[in-house]
This record gives sequence, structure tokens and C-alpha cells, in this order.
Amino acid sequence: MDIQKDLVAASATPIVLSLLRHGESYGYAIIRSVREVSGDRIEWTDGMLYPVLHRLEAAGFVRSTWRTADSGRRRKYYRITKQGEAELARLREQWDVVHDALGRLAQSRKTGADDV
Amino acid sequence: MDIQKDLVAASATPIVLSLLRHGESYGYAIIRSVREVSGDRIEWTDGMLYPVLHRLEAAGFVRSTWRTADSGRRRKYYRITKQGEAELARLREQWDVVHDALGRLAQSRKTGADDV
DNA sequence: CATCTATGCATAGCAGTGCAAGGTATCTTT
DNA sequence: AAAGATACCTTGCACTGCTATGCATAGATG
Repeated sequence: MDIQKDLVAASATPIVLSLLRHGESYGYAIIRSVREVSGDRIEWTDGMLYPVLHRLEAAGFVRSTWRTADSGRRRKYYRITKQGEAELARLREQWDVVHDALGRLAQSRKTGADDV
Repeated sequence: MDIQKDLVAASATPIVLSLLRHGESYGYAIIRSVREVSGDRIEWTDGMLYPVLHRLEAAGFVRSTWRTADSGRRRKYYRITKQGEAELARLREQWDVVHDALGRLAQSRKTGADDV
């Protein structure tokens, strides 16, 4: 499924922060998790995700640490900060507002009526 | 409430199309409807909405007609096209995917776990 | 009547955004 | 040794769009 760019962009931050809120993770694992949780319907490219992660770090919402796995692989682990959790709460509220509005419009029968 | 620009941008099209699906409307009325349906939490500026409407018309998703109200006011009424309805269905599906993913992440306790 | 406010629409300069594409590194498999 | 998988980096090129400003006009106010 091809999700519109602006929707992908708008949703990336809350998705990443939500994931990290459950536990630290690294780039590739994040991409895999997003694919899984969306039933293979959201597929991020690494070229897209890493700038997002860097931005989030610059903003103080996440923090990174290099680590080496048993396999010898070096990975950059990200964890959410307190600021990041606060930001996530704000974003969630905004998404609720918008989703709520869309939900009402999907059902309402009268909203579009206009007067002369 | 200050909603992030990218979220406003991503949600504008489905909101407009949903509104018009219930009945034709014009700029100012659309802005008022959105404010109402969101409980005053989404406030669009006219400068933002009109380019959106023009874009939607260029894409064939809506069609416009000039009309004069009893008051003498000229208004540009917009109505959704068949294409527009199809597009709305597509967008709704995409929003569902993203909202679903966000919902799972808000509750899930295991998704962020990574392996070494 | 003049002025201000509310209603209605238009638009581009300025500001900004960001990912596709290409690259590096290194472990694992063929 | 070469190819594939894993892991991360980064910017040029492509693109996006709304803030600010402007026009028009009906209605309200002094």
C-alpha cells in the first residue's frame, strides 16, 4: 500500500516515539517493528528514518548510544527522553482531535449543509 | 490548540472531501464546519483552505460553481466528484492503517523489544 | 454619508521541508 | 572471493505550501 507522503511524514514522529516508549531500539529494528505492527502496510525506508531519528535527537526527544551486539554488529540504540514522552502525549492529543473530526464526518449526515 | 502543520496538511484533503460528500459548500462555510466538528480545536485560515480547494479542483476531485445568495453575496460552491469520492475512500483506508498502528503502539507492551 | 466590520475569494514570495539515491562499513552466506 | 544481509549516514535535488497581503462587497455603526 502506498501511503501519501504527508501522512507518512506526519505520523513518523508519534510512531517512533511510541515504539521507543516501550523500550529502546535501533534503526533496522524500528523499521521492522513498524512493518509488523501495520501488517506490512507501512514500509519506511532507512533513508527516511535516520533523518527522523537525528531530528528527534536534536530536539531532545530521544537519546542514542552505540552498542555492539554479541554478533559483533554495531548498532545505535535510541531511547526516549522525558521530553520525548511529553511530546508524544501532545502529539497523541492532536491526532485524537483530527481522528475524532474525521470520524464524525464519516458518519454525520448534516454537517455540510450550508445556508444562503 | 496548535496542531502541527504536517498533520493539518495531511488531514485537510480527507476533511474537505468528507464535508463535501455530505453536500456542496463554500470556503467560509467549510472553515466554520471544520471548527464546529472539531469542537473549536481545528481552525483553518482562509489563506490555507483556498489553495487546497483549488488543488482539489485541478485534480478533478471537486468542481466549483459561482452562485449568488439571496443576500447578494457571491459565493463559490464546491461539490465532490466521483473521482473525489474514490480518492476519499483511498485516503480513509490509509488513515485507518496509520491510526490502527498508532493505536496498537499506544497499548502494546512488547513491540519495541529488540534482539541481539 | 463615511467608516468600520464581517463575509467571501485570490495568490505568490518567502520560507521551509525532506527523502531518494548513493555511499560506507562489516558480518554472514554462497 | 563475491554476493547478500545488516546497519548507519547524508545532501542535492525536488518539492511543498501558507503567511501575509490584497481585492470586493454587504451589513452595521456613528
